Amino acid sequence: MKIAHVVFPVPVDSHFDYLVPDQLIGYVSVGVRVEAVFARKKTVGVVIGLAPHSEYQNLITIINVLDEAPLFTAPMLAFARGFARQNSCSLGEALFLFLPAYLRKAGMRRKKTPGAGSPAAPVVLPQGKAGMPTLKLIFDPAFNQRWEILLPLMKAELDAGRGVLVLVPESSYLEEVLPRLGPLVGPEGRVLLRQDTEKEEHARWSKVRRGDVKLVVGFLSAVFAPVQSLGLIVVIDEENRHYKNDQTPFYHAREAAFLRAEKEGASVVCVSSAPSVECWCEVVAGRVALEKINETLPPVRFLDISNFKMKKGSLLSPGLRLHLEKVLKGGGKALLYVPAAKGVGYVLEEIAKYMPSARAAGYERSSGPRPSVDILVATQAIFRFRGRVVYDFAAALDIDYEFHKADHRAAHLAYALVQYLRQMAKTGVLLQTRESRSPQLHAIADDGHEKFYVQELAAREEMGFPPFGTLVALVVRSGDPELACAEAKRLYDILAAAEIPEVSTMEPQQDRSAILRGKFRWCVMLQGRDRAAVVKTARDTALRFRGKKDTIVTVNIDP
DNA sequence: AGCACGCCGACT
DNA sequence: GTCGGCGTGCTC
Repeated sequence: MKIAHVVFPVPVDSHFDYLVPDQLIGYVSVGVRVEAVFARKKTVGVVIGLAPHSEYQNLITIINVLDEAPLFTAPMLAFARGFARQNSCSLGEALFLFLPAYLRKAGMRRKKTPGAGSPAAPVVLPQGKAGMPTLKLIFDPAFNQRWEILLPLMKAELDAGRGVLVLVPESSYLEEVLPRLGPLVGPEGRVLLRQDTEKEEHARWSKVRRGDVKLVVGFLSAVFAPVQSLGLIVVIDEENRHYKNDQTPFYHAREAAFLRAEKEGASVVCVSSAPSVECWCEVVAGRVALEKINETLPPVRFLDISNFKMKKGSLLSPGLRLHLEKVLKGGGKALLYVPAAKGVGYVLEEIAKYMPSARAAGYERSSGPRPSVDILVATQAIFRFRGRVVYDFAAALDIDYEFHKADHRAAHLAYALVQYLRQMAKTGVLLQTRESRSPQLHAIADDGHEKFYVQELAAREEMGFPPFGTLVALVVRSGDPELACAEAKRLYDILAAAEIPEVSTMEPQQDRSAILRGKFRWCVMLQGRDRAAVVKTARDTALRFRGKKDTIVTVNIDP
């Protein structure tokens, strides 16, 4: 085979042909990295095929082979192909995404020792009986029984000689997850994949690829870890937004996990206390099996504040004060949840004014959950203590705010918030609202849970929102808030004028992260049932849009 | 993605 | 008459 098909980390769908020089024949095999001149530059590429002939003339020669053995197994190559299609990137981009940064450059070179042809990757045959791969969602409303189910599943795979991959959303989960895994394998038997220095990342990656460890823990990009004879991928708290990559390619680790499992014949177990609507949709469609743990959560009650005369912006109603006083009188502790945008400080001021004898404080990362205070006022960040810290009583001070966010997931976010609060409150959760008769609000507090998903799936299907359609955000960034807004409006006008039939355009709105690193962000959302059409419209528009001086437009798929 | 080629407007 | 804007197209 004189011709190698090579892909490079560029957004080009096709491969490029190179001549294999005689002295490299046998070393150039599918899945190795090679060095070759590509677009006038010495570039690292990956061989994806070999052929006797090429339809191109004037081929040039591969300069060097960088690996002794293929870096990708056949299932991983198949996974990369599917991933590229799923996330509209090229095969080359996908394969380079799978590699640690160290290997994306010429990095490690082939050892000088001439081997007999290309040594094959270590083949580890599973010793145990191969069970049928399954896709499962463990719905664990109260958070505390997931490990009783997970650990035996993981142990069975490890005992059978297969690898296990555990995905966690972010580092705060490690405190909880890593000790749980202790009994499964010794500290030598597992590895935490994370990026720090390129060398260390590469060292850990190599350890996994050699099969030295069978249990891998990591964040979203760990879904690409080269685990040998992969048997199971566990996705902890699959609803967590950190599983979504926030730059190109905008993949979702859960979706990537399902795809990889399909190619590798592995199982996937998602675990969640508030399953994403996307995952639930798979359950309803019968593609994912549901295992619900029946646990009773403390009750949710509504405190309708529409009849209280409250100062504008006040979050501490007389009704809530009564509840708090009762809890405090009984020696209990309370957790008050406030949206970050509303400000913890303001609530603390109100408490100081109306309940001067109460010991109240705000949650800060440095202080932890502060067991010595009676009333803890906190934002999202407190939920890292879910399952470990319990208060007597919890309240969401402005559930209406959560519910009415300009975000197609607002209802799920509110639902998840209530679930998390119930996990952290012994006697009950109170939701301060002006809409206590809203059936949507009642659905998120319902014990049956199905009610919420039935409503939400119907709503999303009707609107053509994910998982029934695609949303794309065109984000306009600028140092000047007025300019960002004006340019977003201009972008909207262009799209509205274009009148693309399969794609609808929503009015400009402030982006979820409205201010980031001194840049103001406005976005125009595109929505449509035909994913390809929406993505193409967004990409083309962003490419053609000429932003004023200091504005940048980026495309975020399924933000 | 880069990067060169290439064709129009502002300058010594 | 040249510098430089970024639209278009290619990379084996």
